[in-house]
Amino acid sequence: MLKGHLDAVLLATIGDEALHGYAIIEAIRARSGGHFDLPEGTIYPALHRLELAGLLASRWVQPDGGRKRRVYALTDSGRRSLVERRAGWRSFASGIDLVLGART
Amino acid sequence: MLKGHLDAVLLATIGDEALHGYAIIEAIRARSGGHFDLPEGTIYPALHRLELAGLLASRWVQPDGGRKRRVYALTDSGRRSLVERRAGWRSFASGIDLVLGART
DNA sequence: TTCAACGCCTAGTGTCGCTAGGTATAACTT
DNA sequence: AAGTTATACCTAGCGACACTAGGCGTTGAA
Repeated sequence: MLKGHLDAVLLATIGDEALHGYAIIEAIRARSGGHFDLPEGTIYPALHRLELAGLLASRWVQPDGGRKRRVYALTDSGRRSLVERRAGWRSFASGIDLVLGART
Repeated sequence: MLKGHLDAVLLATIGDEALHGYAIIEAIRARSGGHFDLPEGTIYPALHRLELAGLLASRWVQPDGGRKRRVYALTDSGRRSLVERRAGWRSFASGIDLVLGART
């Protein structure tokens, strides 16, 4: 469970790469050092929601081998949102750190 | 919103002090540097839940001046749970940090 | 040819904490 | 004396979030 930080994780993972859903799951697993292994039922609806909100744009791609993929990229709005959400996470995490006792 | 970390925050705030609900709200506000200002509707049900789970024990106290208060303290089980939840938070936060880009 | 991996999707559900309300006592103002 | 604010506790109901559990179809390997 990503506890309200799913959108930030998705936006940060896509970054400048333009990934498709399945690859996003793998990228999150890899980048998080195995901490997060999100089910498809989590990410697909989230991608749709972020696209509807104008933070992501998708297009269908037909690779040479393999089946069609829906590929997502950040919009300008998405990039701005990522900056905000990163700051929001830092603020949130520092608040929790203060209460739980700093990372000593 | 504490996004799934409310219990850890409550256990850590109570710590060794034995606080009552209203004081817990103020302590969280103070210790978090103003990040978190939790409504009563959040903490009272949570305290009841944690007591039911055996992590907290409460008793009613009549101070010299003022009205009766219900004071909560950690049980042994609560202390153990706090250790676990602190570790859980550190693990979670490091995972998010990795994905969002480390705190540089 | 059958099985796993790839790849997309959604309805329903459970968890969580907040909203919005209630009750009551004590202290401070006017 | 009366009204207001701060203290102090409580709960029903709701909305946000992401997970479960299912479905569909394609590609490559055993």
